[in-house]
Amino acid sequence: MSKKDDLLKVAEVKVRQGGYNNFSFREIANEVGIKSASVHYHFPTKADLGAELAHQYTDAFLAALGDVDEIKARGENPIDIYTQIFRGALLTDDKMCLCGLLGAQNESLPEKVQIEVKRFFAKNLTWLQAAHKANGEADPEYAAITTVSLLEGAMMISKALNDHSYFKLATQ
Amino acid sequence: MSKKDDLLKVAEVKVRQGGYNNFSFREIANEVGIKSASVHYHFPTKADLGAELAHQYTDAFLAALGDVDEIKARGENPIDIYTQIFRGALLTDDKMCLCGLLGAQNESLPEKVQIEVKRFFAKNLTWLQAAHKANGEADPEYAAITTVSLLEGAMMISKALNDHSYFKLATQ
DNA sequence: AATGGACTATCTACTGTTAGATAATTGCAT
DNA sequence: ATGCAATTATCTAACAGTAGATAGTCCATT
Repeated sequence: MSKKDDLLKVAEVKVRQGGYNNFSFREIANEVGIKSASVHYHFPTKADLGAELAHQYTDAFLAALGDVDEIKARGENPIDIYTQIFRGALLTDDKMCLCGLLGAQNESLPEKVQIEVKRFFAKNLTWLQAAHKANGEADPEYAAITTVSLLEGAMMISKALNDHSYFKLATQ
Repeated sequence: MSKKDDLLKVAEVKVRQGGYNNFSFREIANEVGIKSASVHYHFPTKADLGAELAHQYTDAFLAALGDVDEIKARGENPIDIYTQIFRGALLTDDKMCLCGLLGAQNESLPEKVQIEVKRFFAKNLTWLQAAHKANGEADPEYAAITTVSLLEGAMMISKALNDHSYFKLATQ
């Protein structure tokens, strides 16, 4: 794995712990074994790094979700799949959703990063609307926003109270 | 109003925009017209300021909620009241819930602040459980966590997409 | 006289960023 | 195959700005 990928990996952990200001070029450079100035070779500015981080996170998330039609074709409920991906993100890593945290602090972020965070939620809502429509929901738009809101909110509160059982209870 | 209250007020705005790292003693001192060193007179450390901010926010929030029994006594639904308080926080100030944002970045916060954020959500869940119980809900614990999760999540996503209509749709 | 609330001045540590240099590698034209 | 040029990935050194925090001083009110 390249240094660039290493940098994104260690930055992701820090952002998911404490947001955009929770990592510095020096810190992540130390952790991957290069100098902070060299980080600028891969990412001209911190905003560029943040934007690329959110973009790749979104792509990986969507890839993990898969295709609504395929899920339906094999007789599964896409909303269950969606919930399981969220559950895995919290229980496996014990970390917030990257774009959830960034979304909450949206107002203070560089525009480049804001755009990528918007992309995450826009794509999530589109996927969820298709899923609820495929499930025959009467109001797919309403169902989509409540699904993602409940999951992001339950994640936030489980982190705040440092107890995953709240997430489990909310998604039982 | 005292300088101390002024400091808390301007700090609150900044934290609700971008989290705990989104304000500095220098900034808030400038905004209230004193020097950054003088802020340490009122709050020995930044953690003390953050903790007091979250504590007062929680107290004000609970005061705004009022008493479940009184709400029921005048024939209103306490869950509707709760939802309206959240809606007001977002639509009036165009800002996240202070403890929601702090909760999401919990892992990176000083312990003093973490304790106050936990207090906020513990008190919210207690209030909501009483409210759902008073409403005759079959599973008040489940109803309480889903209520606050949905509202915090919808707030987060409305901020991320910079569009309050998502909050309105989720709470319609 | 004592206290509250501010001040000046300073400290150390860290922030993102830039400049300029270096070595290793790669691609192309001769 | 050799030689030139460009590219990649890193380095050292330094920059100006900001961070939270501390020590000591001043002055008005009590």
